[in-house]
Amino acid sequence: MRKIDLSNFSVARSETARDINRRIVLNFIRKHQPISRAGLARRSGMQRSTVSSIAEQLITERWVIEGAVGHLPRGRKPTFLHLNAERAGVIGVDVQPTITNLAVANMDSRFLAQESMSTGSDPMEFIARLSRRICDLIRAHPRNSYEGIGISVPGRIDAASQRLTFAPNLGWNSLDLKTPLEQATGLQVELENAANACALAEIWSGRHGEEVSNMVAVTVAEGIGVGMIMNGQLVRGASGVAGEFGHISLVPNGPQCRCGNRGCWEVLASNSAAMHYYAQNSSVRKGEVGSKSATAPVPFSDLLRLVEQGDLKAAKALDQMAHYLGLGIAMLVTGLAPDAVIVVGEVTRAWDRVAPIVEQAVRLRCFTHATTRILPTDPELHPRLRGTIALVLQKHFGAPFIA
Amino acid sequence: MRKIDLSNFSVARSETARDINRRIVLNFIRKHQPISRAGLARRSGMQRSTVSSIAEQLITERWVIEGAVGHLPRGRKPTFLHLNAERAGVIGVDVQPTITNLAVANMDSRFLAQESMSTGSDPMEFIARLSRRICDLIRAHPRNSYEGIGISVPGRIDAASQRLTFAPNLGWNSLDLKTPLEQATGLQVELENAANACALAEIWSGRHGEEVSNMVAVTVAEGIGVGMIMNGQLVRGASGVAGEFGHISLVPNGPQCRCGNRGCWEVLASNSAAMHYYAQNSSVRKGEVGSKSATAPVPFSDLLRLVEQGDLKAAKALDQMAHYLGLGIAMLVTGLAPDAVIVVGEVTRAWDRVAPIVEQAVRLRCFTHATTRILPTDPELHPRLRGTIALVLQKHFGAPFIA
DNA sequence: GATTTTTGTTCTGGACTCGATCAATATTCG
DNA sequence: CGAATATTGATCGAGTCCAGAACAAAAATC
Repeated sequence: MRKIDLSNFSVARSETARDINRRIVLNFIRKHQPISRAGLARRSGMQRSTVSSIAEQLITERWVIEGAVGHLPRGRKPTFLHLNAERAGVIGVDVQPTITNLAVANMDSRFLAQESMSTGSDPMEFIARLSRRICDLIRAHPRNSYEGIGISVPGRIDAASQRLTFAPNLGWNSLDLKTPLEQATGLQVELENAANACALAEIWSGRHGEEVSNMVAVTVAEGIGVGMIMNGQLVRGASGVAGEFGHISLVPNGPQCRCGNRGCWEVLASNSAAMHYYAQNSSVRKGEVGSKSATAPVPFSDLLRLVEQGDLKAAKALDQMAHYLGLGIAMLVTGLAPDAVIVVGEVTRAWDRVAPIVEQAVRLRCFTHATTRILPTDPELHPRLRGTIALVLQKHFGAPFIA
Repeated sequence: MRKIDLSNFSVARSETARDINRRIVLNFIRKHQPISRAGLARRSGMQRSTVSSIAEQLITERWVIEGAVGHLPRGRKPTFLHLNAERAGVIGVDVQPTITNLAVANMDSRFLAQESMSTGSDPMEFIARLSRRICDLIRAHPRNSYEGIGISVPGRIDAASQRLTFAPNLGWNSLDLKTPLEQATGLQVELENAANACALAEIWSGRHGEEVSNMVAVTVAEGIGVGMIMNGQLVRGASGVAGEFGHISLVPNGPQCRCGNRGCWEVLASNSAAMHYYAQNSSVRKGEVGSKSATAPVPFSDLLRLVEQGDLKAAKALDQMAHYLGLGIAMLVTGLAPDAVIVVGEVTRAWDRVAPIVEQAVRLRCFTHATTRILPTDPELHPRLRGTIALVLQKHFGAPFIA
């Protein structure tokens, strides 16, 4: 039961009931397509007449299309309804410290195109370049219309101003990405923290059951980000900074973190941590990866390759990272009791090796044998980019804003 | 934006709009009483006619009563509307390991009576005794009707079965409190974890601004419990076990905890922890609190009194507890970024001494200078009992269950 | 005393859901 | 082969509710 926010609410008007039921129908079509009007009425509990009226509306608004007729053992043949995947396109942008990925997707979240560009260090130059790339993408993939642009960033978005605040990995502070991009493209821009976007993508993806409404996404890269979905809803916290579990100290007097503390989870379990462990281990006996190891650390992708090739020192570094990853996840499981923890990042490429270590750490620490499942995301499916698409689509498929 | 749960939703019917607007009006009256119909229309944005219709309904249902007429510089005098505090009574029960507190409250959460009883160790005997006490209370305080019974327990409630699962401090496992009490009293029983109930009471109390919709309550007693309100809504997590931050290890290889881990927050910062610190400190030089210190520890209330009397060893023990309390709160602030952290427990009696230590620990650990305020609750106001009342009242004042 | 201002009620029109009815369509049974 | 049955989808009337206009009541001001 939610408290009604008297400073930000919406009164019910005569059209409110339709808005609510429309969204319910749209979600049923999305989830159970192809489905007939009668099937929708059965599943939703509405009258067939109501469903017909809503369906007519959705069809004229091109959200839904009538497809083939079905076959039944007896009675009139049903007309199936589908989501109109071609209704409009969506642009997704995943900004990461070195590389920025772009995608065009359909209304059914299927990618039509995907490209990358360097991020660079100058934010203004980046915005200009990104605007051009988006316009080029739209020109190259003409759709009936475009629904909007979803952008995920490794930082925090202030709720009120929609500015990017606090993005240490990018080095950009208090940057307005939204306004210039909206002006350049004429499309609405949705900004969100990358971990939050990943969590959104997971809850909207449909690969979890309907009963999963508490979920935590953990993005592991240079740092560790956490996105939380509680009661089916993203938790942003005051000024949008909820989820900085990466900066909780797991080991007092552990290694120094950029945040000023010591032994933070992300110092112990991020990609950078594994690279550091490897450098430490191999500094005793040099030569394995050349003399670079002392100055420039081995990139994490190289470390994963070494593990695959049977390099024991690399494996040990990865195991160490996995152990701390597990300790942090155990903290999330204990504190938040989500239905699932989703892990996003290159580390999932070695999940066969990492999973047992993570799960052991969680078992060790979590006395409540919660039903939490720990699931890797497939990097080939670009979970971060999926998140950006979900960012735009949830507007239409989410629950109505009421009371 | 929330995802619509297709396995548990509610279609909009013709009466849904009224339900929504009724709740909005009721909340405005609760918050801004006395207020006229015209004032409600202005504040809510509804038409005066709509407000009048809703007001009529609320008056016939005895939720609201018409009060005095107001005075304006010109125009017709407004008739003020009030919440009808006498509409029905609410019973609140706060079960703690040794003592159980009961209260009768009005619809405006004001206590009419308050008593205590011992909890005892036999759950069946406890239920029988509690039923009798509740029936006696109702007889002693006749109201038009009783709305229900709210019960807070130091344990977890399974969402599906509504049974008490996991209550280590009570030693009761998988107990059905709800059914026998409902049968004995004929009233509906709402069960909730104590920390969750305290969080609810705070969000409904009105002492925080309307914009506060992310809040964490920390109950400090034998253990430490955490109740989370995110997006204006209680977070229960999978199987209702969210909030066990008390069992997150802050100090690896710290003191052993009942949960099997070492250095858990609650081993370091609970009342028991302070008592332990005191026993340790004074074991070097015995005699201050008698020879008992080695066997039976000094009760926490005695320790607080000693601090007040200027006992340095007791003060040191309390400071140590406060430091770890702060470290744990820092974890919550970093991870959840709530608008406020509410501290509940006897420790707030020494808040003048404790607060600076807690705040220093938070400042030290939280690099995001989040706007989180750390607030003690006044033990005289019985925050736990207030929670039990809120448990029952939120049904009527909460947002409608839609989509 | 007329005008203005504000409150609260009444009434009409429009949006929407519900439930009943009906036409269309296909299968099964006598 | 025709009647009965089952199922889908459209149509229509009744009921609920909100929006907005009109109106009555009440008080101050011009």
